[in-house]
Amino acid sequence: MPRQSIILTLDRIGSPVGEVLVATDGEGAVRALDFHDYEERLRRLLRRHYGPVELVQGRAPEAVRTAVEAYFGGDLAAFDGVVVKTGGTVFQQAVWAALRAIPAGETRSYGQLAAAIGSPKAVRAVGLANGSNPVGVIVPCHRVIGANGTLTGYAGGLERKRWLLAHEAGGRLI
Amino acid sequence: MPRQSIILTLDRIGSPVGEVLVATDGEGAVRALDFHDYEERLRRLLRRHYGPVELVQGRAPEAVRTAVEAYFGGDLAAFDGVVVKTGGTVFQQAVWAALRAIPAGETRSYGQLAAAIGSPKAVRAVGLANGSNPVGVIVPCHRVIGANGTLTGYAGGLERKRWLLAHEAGGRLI
DNA sequence: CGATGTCTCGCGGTTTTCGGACATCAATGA
DNA sequence: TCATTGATGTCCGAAAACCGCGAGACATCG
Repeated sequence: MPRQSIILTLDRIGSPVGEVLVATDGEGAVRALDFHDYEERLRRLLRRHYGPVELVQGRAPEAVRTAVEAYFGGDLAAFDGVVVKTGGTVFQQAVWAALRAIPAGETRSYGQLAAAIGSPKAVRAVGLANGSNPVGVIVPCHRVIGANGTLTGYAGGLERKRWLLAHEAGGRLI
Repeated sequence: MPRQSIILTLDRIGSPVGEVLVATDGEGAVRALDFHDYEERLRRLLRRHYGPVELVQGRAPEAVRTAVEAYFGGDLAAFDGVVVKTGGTVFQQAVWAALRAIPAGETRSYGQLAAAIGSPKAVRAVGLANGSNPVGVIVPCHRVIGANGTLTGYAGGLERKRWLLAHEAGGRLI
């Protein structure tokens, strides 16, 4: 069911774990964020939620660029003011909202997250929703780990998940 | 994939074969036309092609209203200048375009139509596409009949198909 | 013989249905 | 200790069903 395609700006920002792709809309809200080697995935997720998407290379709003650089530089609260906007089902929206409520430096298990949104048994569903989060890092899906402490999975690669958690732990062991 | 719903204006115009429903968009193009007793079908087809649709009661552009009244009054060329806009697959678009090329007063068989769009064997598929034409009467799906001359089917009811063809034959037998 | 009718089968898009797969986890039973 | 199972939301691909047909094979009937 084709509707006219939505147009987003795609910017690239350097980071210690590789270049980061950021897609922002006309109002400066972040619609997607992923690592450079997963550009295909980023496009797919956008298409899934919005239909045909046109990504034009360009510069994200300074506020967004600054926040990304600050975060990777160590300012873990840098994303607090950044506006993200997503499509997705009601369930997914709930999961992603719950993710943003996890403070940097802490983690939750998939079960805890499921309980937090009122569906304590929808544990695997939370995993799925997590995995189809279009806005990586800012919506911190990397802060969700297995009940027994293993990292389980991460769309950007477990290496990066480990790095992000260590970065947020600020030297403390995780 | 929920996008914000498209908004169309729904008007009702009297005709000798019952009230006619016309959905037009903001630019005055006709997006759907059907008979009053098939409103459900009209909504379904719109939804299929555009996703969620909001129909607000209102007046269609005068040009459209005039054309509809003129056609039923006997001016068979009244629709020539009317702009229609449809969704649908490539195949459906091809079929619907071919339909508009059939002059009033003439008919084609499903096979002829299939041949006209270059898929001589897609005969039943043409029937299907015909049956899911959202813009009745203006896109004259009623001008397609069986190879042996029988009327076969019509979404608005065979009675109306018969009436329309007689109307267009202008007194000649059909 | 010809006109007519009924049946059967193949045709080709589109829509629907269905069955997995999954970034889990707690409880069960061997 | 370890494999199994059930609960849950979503996506995706494959397969099946659906038809506004049409041509050909036969039967029937004056």
